[in-house]
Amino acid sequence: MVDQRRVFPLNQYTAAAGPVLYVMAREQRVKDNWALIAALERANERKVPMIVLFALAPMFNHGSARHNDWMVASLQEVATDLAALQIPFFMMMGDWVEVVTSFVRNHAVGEVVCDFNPLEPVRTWREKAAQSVSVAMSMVDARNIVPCWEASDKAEFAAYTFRPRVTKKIKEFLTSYPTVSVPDVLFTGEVPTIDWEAVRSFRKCDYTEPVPHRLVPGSKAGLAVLAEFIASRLEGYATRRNDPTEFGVSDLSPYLRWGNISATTVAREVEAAQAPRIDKDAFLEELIVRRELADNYCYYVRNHATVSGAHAWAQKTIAEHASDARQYSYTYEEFAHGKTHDDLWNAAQLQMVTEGKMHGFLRMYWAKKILEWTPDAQTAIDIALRLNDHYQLDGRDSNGVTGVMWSIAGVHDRAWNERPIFGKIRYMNYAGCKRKFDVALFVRRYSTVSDTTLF
DNA sequence: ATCGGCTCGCGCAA
DNA sequence: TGCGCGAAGCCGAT
Repeated sequence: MVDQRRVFPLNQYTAAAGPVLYVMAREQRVKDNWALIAALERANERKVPMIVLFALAPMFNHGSARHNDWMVASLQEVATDLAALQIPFFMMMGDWVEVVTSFVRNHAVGEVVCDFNPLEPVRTWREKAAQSVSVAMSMVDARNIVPCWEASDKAEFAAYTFRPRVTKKIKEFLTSYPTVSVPDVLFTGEVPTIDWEAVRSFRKCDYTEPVPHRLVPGSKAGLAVLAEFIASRLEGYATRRNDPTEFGVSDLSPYLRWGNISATTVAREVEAAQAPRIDKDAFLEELIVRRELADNYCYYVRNHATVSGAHAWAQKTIAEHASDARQYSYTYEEFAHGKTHDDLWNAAQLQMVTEGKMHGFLRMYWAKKILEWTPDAQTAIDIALRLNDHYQLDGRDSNGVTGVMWSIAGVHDRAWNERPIFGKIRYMNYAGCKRKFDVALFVRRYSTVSDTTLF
């Protein structure tokens, strides 16, 4: 049974007689998905069929070919897994609100369930659709272990104010998932065969750019990465994760980003594993507190990608240093191609371009240098997010937004001592990186990446 | 190698 | 009202 605190009503209508529709968006998985489970429970209760719809809108934000490929592969697996449960899967392309609204009308849907996403444009689409249909529509937080609106009812000041709230409720929500079985009442209408080539070519993106191959998309692959992480990298995670020259990270962020795997599943398996407490705690802190804090920020601060979303002290210090002289200034293209004067920065950028994933520690250094080498903080946020959202497989999600805002605008951070350009925003530099890891070794790994083969 | 100061404000103890 | 301490640091003193 789905905890009803996970379910958030989006309009005041009541459920009508027709089938229950789950509009899948952020959570691209069949296993361990509370939104899908909620829809199925309601269908079985009311003795009506259940339908899953994916409304594919034209490419938005700064998405790229690598995102398109990951998404299509994920959805093909979803189609297979739904077929095994005899649940119909509709794949429709066009304007999101129009597709959902007309689908509800054409199939005489009695109730709509969505999954939760705090980001634009999906958020506004969801709100518009809820007003356009005339049946009950709700969203289910199938992403966060503690539902976003249950963890806190406001934008949290920092991790230390958010942590106790999550800790207090984690036991109630870190529960096991029921096994999903074939619905009581089967859908008897017509379900069009999905033309996957048409799906793949619907979103316009540049396929001359490289598509990283190291990670395999989808739920099965994600669970395999999880098993491998627990078996070979969880022990020692606390000390190795911040060294970019080591392979000490989980590699799970793209799978969590696309909803291929559930954070609850990950947390339960890590908790059950045989590994030192210090390593489990370090991983769970990132998986739960910091990841869910990112959704908290994006959900409660609607202008989350602008300087106006930052703390008052941060806005003040950014304004005071707006006209500080910048020693270096680069364009988006110079950043994208890794053409700065800083070999570590360039190597981090090329890691992101070639592998679709920049090491977590370097993401902070990388973003802070963009603040240092652009005319103003808002330009830095725009460029950092555009690069993040184009090249990172886990881009276009709340973690990327919050990470960039932490680095450039002090979101969830404290004030530090005054210096040029940064003001009181925490500063990071090359010397600090050299103190922590072998910078030269990291730089050497990406020194052979050729510009002509990449762009 | 290690320590304290930098600097702001939340949240809790009192 | 006072006080401890924080999303992963830097820097200079010892």
